[in-house]
Amino acid sequence: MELGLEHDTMLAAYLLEPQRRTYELTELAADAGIGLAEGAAAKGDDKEDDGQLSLGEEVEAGLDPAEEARLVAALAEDQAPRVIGLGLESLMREVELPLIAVLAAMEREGLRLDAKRLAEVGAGFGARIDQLETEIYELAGEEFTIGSPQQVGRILFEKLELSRKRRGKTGFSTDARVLQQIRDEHPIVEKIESWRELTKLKNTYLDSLPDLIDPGTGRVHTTFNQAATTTGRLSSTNPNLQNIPIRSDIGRPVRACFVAADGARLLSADYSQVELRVLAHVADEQVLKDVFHAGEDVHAATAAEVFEISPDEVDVGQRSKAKMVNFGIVYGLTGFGLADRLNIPRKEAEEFVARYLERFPAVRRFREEVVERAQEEGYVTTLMGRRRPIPELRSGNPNTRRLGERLAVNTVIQGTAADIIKVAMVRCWARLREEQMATRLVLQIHDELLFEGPPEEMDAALELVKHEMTHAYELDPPLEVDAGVGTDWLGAK
DNA sequence: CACTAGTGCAA
DNA sequence: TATTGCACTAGTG
Repeated sequence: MELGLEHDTMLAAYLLEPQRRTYELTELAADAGIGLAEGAAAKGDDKEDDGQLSLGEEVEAGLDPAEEARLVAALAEDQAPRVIGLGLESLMREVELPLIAVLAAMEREGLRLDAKRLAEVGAGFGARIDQLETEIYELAGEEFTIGSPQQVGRILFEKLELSRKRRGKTGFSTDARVLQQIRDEHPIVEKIESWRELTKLKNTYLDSLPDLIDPGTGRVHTTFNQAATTTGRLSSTNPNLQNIPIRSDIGRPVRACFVAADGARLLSADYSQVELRVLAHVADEQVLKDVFHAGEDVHAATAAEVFEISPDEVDVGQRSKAKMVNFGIVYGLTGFGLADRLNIPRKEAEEFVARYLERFPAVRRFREEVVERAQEEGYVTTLMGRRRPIPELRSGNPNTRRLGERLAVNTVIQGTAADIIKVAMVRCWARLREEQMATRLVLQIHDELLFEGPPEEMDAALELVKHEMTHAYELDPPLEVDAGVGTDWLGAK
């Protein structure tokens, strides 16, 4: 979190143009019609390391502080009326600006990593990886670089002549879905799958995270980027703590390495089905609302609707398909995409989608209305007024236009969920402070907040957090929050 | 060292 | 031909 005078200006620019990832000083100044571009360029002509200097780097490159202050003030003068004119003032003043202090505090707080446990898990993975390598070379009849998709493709598709599925720019794909499809054709495939999973986890997490432990605090301190995404979500870097494994049995031990300080506890609180609740709300879909009001399992209920059976007749396969459909709806699915993921004929998948839209007619209307509006206005907005321009809808390329349709629908849902949790963060943080509690917010993972604090505070903290998150925004159906406490991140969930 | 492609982790 | 990110490795220039 680079704090400083420039941060508000950067945020304003981000709200005005969420498409643009970096706000290079001269570009901003030029947009604002401020004639400082030559001055800045003249002073800051050191070789850029990434081709696009950030404001902070530009200052380091030689802009003097007084000049920077004048520039930022001039930019603010330009941006403030634009922010207000676009109806973004309350989002700016009540959400994004207050969030800055919260994010800074979270980064400063950091999170403890159990380096010993990390090393133990890593050693176990390393032994298994060595064993798999030997077996893979044996089955291949030669040694090759297993980490090279190109060489894996050569072995599988040329030497062993296994079925070729999708192709990419350079050759046939060897990704996880392809390997899963040809698993039964040769014993080497399963071993490559395992090798990939283990090396992924070892390289990305087990071997890298220890280097990022701050020797001063003994904890890892991520950087949250408040202006990185097109939808309003946060992002996390160096390390990215928003993609720590949890889904697979192999990955879960990695998450267990994130622990509370000695004698402390972690509290994890996550929104239950927040995006589908947002969808039910914004689409005003009564059937979906009823499901949430009744506290039913939304995927099972969707399966019952789509397959026209009673909820207690839904089997695990049907529920899993309905779950894919629900995810897909949020992403703007097509019959083709669903067929690809469910591995079923396109016709059948299209029937699924059609059946879903019949059963949830307001969802269909919502999708149509959002797209229509986006075509007319050129942008979409979230519940709190955040906007994203959708230039893709004006493209001459039909594929790009269809992409625009999906972006329009998804941005309203994903962006609204992002608005909501940002409000919850600001409120949780303020309440914990008001109550003079020792519990601290340490991470945000899109629909989850992770806190750390003394065990004796956990009951109160859990109630406080649940309340603030649930009431961050009044939806119909209401928001629901699941929460748990543990000594490590896995155990808290 | 910078860059792209492929891959895969999360929500 | 389902959304948003970040980061790793191999390969190339």
